[in-house]
Amino acid sequence: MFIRFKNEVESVLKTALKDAGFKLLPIPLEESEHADLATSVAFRLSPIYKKNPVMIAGEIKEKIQLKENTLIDRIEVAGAYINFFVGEKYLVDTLNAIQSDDFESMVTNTKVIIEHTSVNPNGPLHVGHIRNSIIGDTLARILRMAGYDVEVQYYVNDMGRQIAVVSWALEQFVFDGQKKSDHAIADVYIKANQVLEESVNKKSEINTLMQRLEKADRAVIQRFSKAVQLAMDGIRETLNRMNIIHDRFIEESSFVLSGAVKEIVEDIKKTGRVKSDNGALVVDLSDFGIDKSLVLQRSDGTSLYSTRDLAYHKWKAQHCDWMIDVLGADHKLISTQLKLVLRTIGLKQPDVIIFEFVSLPEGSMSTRKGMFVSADELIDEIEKHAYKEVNERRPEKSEEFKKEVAQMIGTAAIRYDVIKISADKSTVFDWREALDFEKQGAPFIQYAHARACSILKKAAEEECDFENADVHLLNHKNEKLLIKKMAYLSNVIYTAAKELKPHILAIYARELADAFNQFYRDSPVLQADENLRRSRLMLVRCARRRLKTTLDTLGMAAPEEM
RNA sequence: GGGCUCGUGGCUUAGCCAGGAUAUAGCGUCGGGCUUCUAACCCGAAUGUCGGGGGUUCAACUCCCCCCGAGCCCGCCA
Repeated sequence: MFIRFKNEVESVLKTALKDAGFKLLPIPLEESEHADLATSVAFRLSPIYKKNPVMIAGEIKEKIQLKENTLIDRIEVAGAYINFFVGEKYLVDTLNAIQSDDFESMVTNTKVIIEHTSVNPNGPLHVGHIRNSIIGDTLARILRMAGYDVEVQYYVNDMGRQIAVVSWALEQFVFDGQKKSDHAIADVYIKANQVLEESVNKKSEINTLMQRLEKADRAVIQRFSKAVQLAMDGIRETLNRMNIIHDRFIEESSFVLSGAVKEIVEDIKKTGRVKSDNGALVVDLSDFGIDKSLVLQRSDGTSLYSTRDLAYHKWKAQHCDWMIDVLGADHKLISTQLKLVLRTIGLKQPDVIIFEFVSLPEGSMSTRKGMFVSADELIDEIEKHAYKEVNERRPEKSEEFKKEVAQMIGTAAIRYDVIKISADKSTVFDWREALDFEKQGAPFIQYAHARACSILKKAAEEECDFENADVHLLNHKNEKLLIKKMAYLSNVIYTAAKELKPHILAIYARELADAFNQFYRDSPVLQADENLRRSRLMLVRCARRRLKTTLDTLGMAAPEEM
C-alpha cells in the first residue's frame, strides 16, 4: 500500500511543480519521523530560481490537487519541507488487502536464474560459505515474492584441480564411512594436500588425472563423480537443515562433454582478443582497464574454471532474462573479467553480488588447511543452546515440542545473524556472539508471531468472522503504527529485489515485530468489548499474516507456539 | 607496488549510490515493570570529533581529493 501512496505523492507533486511553473526534476522523497513521506524539492529549486525555498514550498503546496479516492490525507509545509500524511483510508485499504491476501507483486514474466553457494565439493560447508547460501536463498525468496519467475542453481564443480585431488586422495587414504560424507571427504582432502605440498611427483599424478578427464576418460569420470557425490550428499543435507533450496544442480563437466566449452573458446577467438602465451590461451582485456589477461586454456590444452564458467553463463544467458550470481570477495576480479568477456561476445551479463569474507579470530578460513568451523558444527551447537532456552521457558512441554522449537529458532537465528549484515562488510566469526539468544534476532520476530497465534487460538472460532470488523475502532497510536508498518512490506520487498539487498528485509522484520509488541502491550484483545475485540482480532490476524510472510521470505520458520 | 570493499557510542550495526528537519537500532551497563492475550516482552537513563585532514555546497555520515587502518584480489587454482 505504501508504494501506491508514494506513487500518488510523486504524481501530484509532478503536476504541481509544472503548474507552479517550476522545472521538472527528479523529486526527492524521504520517509521521516515528521511525515509519512516528505520532499525537500523546494531546496533543490531554490538556487535555480534564486528564491527562498520556504516560499517555493508554499507555492508548490498551493498547486497540489488531490484526486478522488486518494490515499493522501493531508499536506503540510514545515520550513521548506512539504510533508504528506496518510489517513484512515490508507489503514482501511491496507487491512483489506492483507485480509484478501492481496500482495502487490510488481513484476511478471521475467525469468531469473540465481546461482549461489556453488561450493567446491571438497568438504563440508563452513561458516563462510553459508553467508553465500543465506544471501542467495533469501534473495531468491525476495525475488519470488516480488513476482519474478526464479530458478535457483548450484553450479557443481566436478572437474577442477581440487576435485582431482579429492579423487586421488580417496585412493591414498582411508575414507571414514562412519562420518557425514562431506566431512570425511575433507579429512582425506586435507591429508592429500599435506602430501602434495612436499612431492612434485605426486603433483604430476594430479595433472595426469586432469588431462584424462578432459579427454573424457570413462574410468576417471567415474572416480571424480564418486568423489563429488560423496561431498555433495553432505552439502545438500546441510543446506536442507538451513532451509536453503536449490531448484537445479548443474554440473560443470556437462559443458565440457557437450562441447560447449570448445564452442565458447571459438566464440571468444573471433573477437581477436585471444593470444597464445607460452602455449596457453589468454584473453586481453587491457582496453577495459583490466591489466590481468584471463587464461582460457592451460598449455596442456585443458580448460580452466573460468572457461567452463563462461560456457555456463552463455547457457544461462540463453535461458533467462536476468542472471544473478552470489560470489565471495575473492571473485571480484574474475567476475569482472567474466562479465567483460561475455560483453565482447555479445551476451547478457550477470549481476554479481559480492559478499566480503567471514574469517576466524585466528585468521581466514581454508578447507585445504582444515582451518574452518563447519556449518554443521554451528547448527548443532545453536540447536543445543536453543533447546536449553526452550527447556527453561517451557519446562512443561513435551520433548518433541522442545526439539522442534529448538530447531526452528536455531537455524532462523543463524540466518538472521548473517542476513542482517550488509554483504559488503567483512566479519569475524565469534562463537559467543553466534550463540547469544538475548539479542533481538530471529527468535524476537518468531516470538511476536507466536504471540499473535496464541491470541487467535484463544479466540473462539466463530469470533474469527471479520465481516463486521470495524477498522475505525483501531485508533490507538500503536495500532495505526502497526498497520502502517504492515503496509510497508511490499515496498521493502520491492527495494530489496531491485537493489539486491536482502538485509533490508531483516531490518524490516525486526521493526514489524517491534510494532506488534507495542500494540500487544497497549491494546488488550481478548478482554476488549465486543466490537473492539473483533476489530483487534482482525488486526492480530493481519499482523500474524504479515509476520509469517516476512519470516517465510527470510527462510525462517514461523512457530505457532514457542 | 596496483585494484576493489570496509572504517559510525565499550562491542555489533542502519543510513551513503539518487546530499537536507535532533545520526538508526541491537548487545552490554544502570534504573524500572509479570494477580492482566507467552516477560524469548516492555519502559526509562548514560554513552558519538560518523577513521583523520582538506575541498564542493545555503546544507556533507552521504559527493570529490589526500592520508591512515582492516579485508579481498593481482594469468595457466577455484
